[in-house]
Amino acid sequence: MPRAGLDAELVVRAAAELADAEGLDHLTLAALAQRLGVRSPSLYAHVGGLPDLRLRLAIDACDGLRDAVADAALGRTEGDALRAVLDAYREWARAHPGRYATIAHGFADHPEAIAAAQGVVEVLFAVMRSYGLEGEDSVHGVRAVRSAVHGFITLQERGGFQIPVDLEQSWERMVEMLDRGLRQDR
Amino acid sequence: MPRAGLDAELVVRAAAELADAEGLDHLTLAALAQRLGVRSPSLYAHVGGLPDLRLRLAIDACDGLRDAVADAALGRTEGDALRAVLDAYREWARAHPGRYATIAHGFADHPEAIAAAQGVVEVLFAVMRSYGLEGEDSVHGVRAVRSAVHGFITLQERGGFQIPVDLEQSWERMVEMLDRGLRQDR
DNA sequence: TTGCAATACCTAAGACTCTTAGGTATGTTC
DNA sequence: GAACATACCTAAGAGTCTTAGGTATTGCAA
Repeated sequence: MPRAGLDAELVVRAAAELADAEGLDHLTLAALAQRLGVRSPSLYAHVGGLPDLRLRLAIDACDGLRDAVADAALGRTEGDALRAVLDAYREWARAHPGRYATIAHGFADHPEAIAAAQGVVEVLFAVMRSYGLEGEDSVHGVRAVRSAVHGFITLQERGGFQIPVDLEQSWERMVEMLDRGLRQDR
Repeated sequence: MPRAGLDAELVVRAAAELADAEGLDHLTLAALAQRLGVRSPSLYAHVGGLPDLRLRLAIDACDGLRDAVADAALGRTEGDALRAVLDAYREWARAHPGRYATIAHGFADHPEAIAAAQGVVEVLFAVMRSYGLEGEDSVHGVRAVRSAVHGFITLQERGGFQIPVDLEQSWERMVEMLDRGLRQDR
């Protein structure tokens, strides 16, 4: 029988695709192994088990999200930067629901995961600086922005917005509200 | 052997306490049965299984949260109402993390769960009316408020705010930002 | 009080998880 | 070509939820 030729990176990538396609709940070692053409115990040669796999997935997801928002922030300032970054954030989460769910799950005790999440936050701090916000003001600003965006995304994703009013308009108005709020805070 | 004397309400209440104490992840029929002094198959006489239990828990949680925020809204308007309602929202979630997680999990397909969640939303609409917001404006306002609050709560709960800057101040400033935003929207 | 009906609870068993232990065979390196 | 590293395997155990079917308790009715 030929080998599948797996390594940790390949396993994590397949897990990411499976989670995005089927939902994080359906990411099981059994399903992942079947997708990769091996038996589930074989995966333990590459990852430390399901918790370790989800941790790696979360780190990978943070890196992907950071790349997306950092790219959007390039060459922009203030409201322009905020809009571009938040749109990119939301679009990335929409395109990668399983990965995004691993971020939202949280690994507040794991240094590497904290560092990966910090990568996203640093882009937001750059946006705050372009507003002229520094020190604690910028921390409050980042927290408000993250809360609003993360809340909107998760509420939308789980079907929390039921009233038939255009969601895109709600999103735009929320981003505008954040923009005005940040201007007034400085 | 004497009977435990369970019924559906008692089972759901015990499940809520278990979820709040140990986390929603640790709410298993096995653990719940042990807590109640019965074997896990016995629970099927009272609830339809684990998914049904979580659904009932979510509905129960929405009702509890709605009571808390409705109470806070009584006799208040505008910023006064907003602050009281959002503080009560956050406090309820902090006191009942397991129950709150069941809400956040989402049951967008189940009519009864949607109706229960709507109860909370209606309190927010009352607050919007006190700001003078009607129609689509009020929908956008409710969505922005829910997003910010839900995002803040979940980010805090999972340890997403790592920078050593006072969280309470961040919360207050976010609520103030929402207040200013709603004033300017009308 | 006695008998019957409802049902609360049980054990047994199956299908599904993750995970560990230990064996086999493939690929690589000397 | 031989030895070694390791990718993958099977087997097995401890969990999970869930269904099927049996027992015994409870409450109601005669």
